[in-house]
Amino acid sequence: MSNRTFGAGALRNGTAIKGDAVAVKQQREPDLPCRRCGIGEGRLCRALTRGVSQMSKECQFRQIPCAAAENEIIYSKNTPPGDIFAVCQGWALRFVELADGRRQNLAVLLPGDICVATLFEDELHFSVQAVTKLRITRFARADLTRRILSDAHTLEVYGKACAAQLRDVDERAVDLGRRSAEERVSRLILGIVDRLSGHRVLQNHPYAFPLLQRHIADLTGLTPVHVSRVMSEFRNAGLLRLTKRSLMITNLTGLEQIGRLN
Amino acid sequence: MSNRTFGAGALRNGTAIKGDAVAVKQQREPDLPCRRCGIGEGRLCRALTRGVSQMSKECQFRQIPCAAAENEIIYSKNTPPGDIFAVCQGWALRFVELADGRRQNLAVLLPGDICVATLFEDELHFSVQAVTKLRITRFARADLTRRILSDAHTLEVYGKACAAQLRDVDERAVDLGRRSAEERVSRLILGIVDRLSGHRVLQNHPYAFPLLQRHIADLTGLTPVHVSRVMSEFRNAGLLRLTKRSLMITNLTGLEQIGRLN
DNA sequence: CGAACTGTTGAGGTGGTTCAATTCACGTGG
DNA sequence: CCACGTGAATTGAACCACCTCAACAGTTCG
Repeated sequence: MSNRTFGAGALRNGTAIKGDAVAVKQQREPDLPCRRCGIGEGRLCRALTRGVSQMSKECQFRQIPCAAAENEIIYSKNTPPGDIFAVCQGWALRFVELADGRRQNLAVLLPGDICVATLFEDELHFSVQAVTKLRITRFARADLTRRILSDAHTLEVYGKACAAQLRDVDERAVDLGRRSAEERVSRLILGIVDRLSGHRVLQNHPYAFPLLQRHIADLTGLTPVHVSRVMSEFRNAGLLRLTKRSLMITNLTGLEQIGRLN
Repeated sequence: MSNRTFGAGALRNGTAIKGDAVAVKQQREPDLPCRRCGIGEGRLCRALTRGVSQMSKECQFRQIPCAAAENEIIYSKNTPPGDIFAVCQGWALRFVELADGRRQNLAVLLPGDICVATLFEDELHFSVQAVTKLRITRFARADLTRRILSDAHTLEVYGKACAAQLRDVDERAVDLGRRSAEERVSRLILGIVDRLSGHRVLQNHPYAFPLLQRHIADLTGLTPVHVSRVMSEFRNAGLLRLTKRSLMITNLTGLEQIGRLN
C-alpha cells in the first residue's frame, strides 16, 4: 500500500503542539510539520506547502499548527472563520445542528482534507468538530488567494478540491434521499475506508475507525438504534467486524453489493 | 421588485437560437446576448461577460448561446463536459439517476446559475435536464481559467459561486437527512422563490413555478403521491395556491414556520 | 464502586410508501 | 365539434422501513 493508514492514536513525531499558545510559538520554527507530512499528491495542503523554497518570499505560507481534543469544536458556524485549516492527523466531522437538537453530519474530514469551498465566505453555514484527538494546520486566507492567483497549478488543485467536496456531499444527498439504511451504512463505511486506504481497500485488514454509531447515525440520517441493528446485521452476515475502533472488512464484495457499488 | 421573475415561456428577444448549427453561427455576432441580460450583480456569468471591452484581446470570452427543449438532457454524466454553461432563461435540474431508476434531484438551476465547482473535472457525477424551454450560454473552460488567473475579482466571484453551490447542497442534505416531509417541501418552495424574487419574497404575488410534483418529489426524497398530500395540506391550510405553473404564497409566515425558517 | 457513555435488543408506533382507481387538463386527429 | 390518448394530480387502503421508548449489558474512568 502506498498510503499509510491513519495511525492509531500516537502522534508521529515529537513536535506535536498541545495548545494555542505553543502553536503561535511554533509558527516561527524553520522545519514546519508540513514538510515531513505524508499527505498524498494532489491534496491542496500539499500543493500549498511543498516547493515553497523555490518561490519568491511573498508566496511563502504562514502555517500555524494546532491541536484539538476529542469532540472539540474546531469551528462554530456563523462566526468569522479567519483562517483556513487542513486536517493533519485524526478525524473530524463537518456538521449542521438544528435549533431542536437534530444534527446532520455532512462530511468526514480525514488527514489532508480542507474545507476549501468556503475560502471567500465571511460566515460558514456549518460547524466542525473533532472526533479523535486532532492535529490541524491553519493557513491565512490571503496567502491562499495570493498563491492561487500566482500559480495555475494551485488554482487547478483548488478547483479539484472544490469539486471533490461537492461530489462528496452530492453523494451524501443521494444516499439520504434515495437509499435504504443498509445501502447508506455500507456506502459510508466503504467510502471512508476507500479514502483511508488510498483507494485500495483490503479485505481482512484492520483500519482505524474511530466513528461511534451516533456519528454514523448523524451521517446517514438514521437513529443510533437503527445503525446498531444494521451493523449487527452486517456483522452476523460475516461482512465486517468492528471492535475497539478498529474495522476489518471480512467480505468486501458482499459489502459492496449491499451498497450497489459493484 | 428589483429582479424580474422568470417570464412565462416567451423569449425576451428575437435572437433566440434554435439549434447547434445556428448557435455556432451566432458565435461571431458582435452584440452577444449577455450584454443585454438582466442577471444580477455578483453572478459569475455576469462577471465574465461584462467589462470585457476594457480587457485585452486574449481575455475576451467565446460565448455560445444555445437553446434546449423541455425535459431535454443538457449534460449527461460520465461524459467529457467540454464547455461550462450558464442558464440564461428557464429552469433546469441537476440530478443523479441510479441504475434501478431511483432519482435524486440535487439542485434547481435558475437564470444566472452555473455548475461551477466542476471547472477542473474531466467527468461529472451528475446530469442536467431542462425543466422548461431553456436558453443557455456556453463558455470555454480555458477562457474561464485564464480569466480567473488574470483577475482577482473573477477569482472571488468564482469562489463565492462554489461556496454557494456547496451551501445549497449542504442544505439539501440536512433536509433529506433530518427534516420531515412538510419541512422539506416548505423549505424547497421558499428557497426557490427567495432566489426568484431576489431575496424579497412577496405574499399574494404570482411567481412562475414550472416544477411538477414529481420534480419536487425527486428534490425532497419523497414520492409524488406524498408530495401531492403535502401540497394539498398546504393548500387547505391557506398557505399557498399553485395553478397553471404559477405559485402564489397566501400566508408567508405560516409557510416559513412550517419550514422552521422563522 | 458508581457514574457516564456506548451499544444491544425488544415491543409497539408512525411517517411515508406502494398499489390502484379516479379525475382533470391538454393536445391531436377525425 | 367531439373522441381519444397521455401525463399530472388526487384520494383511499394496506403495508413497511425506520423511529421511539425502554430496559439492560459492557466498558471506561474518576
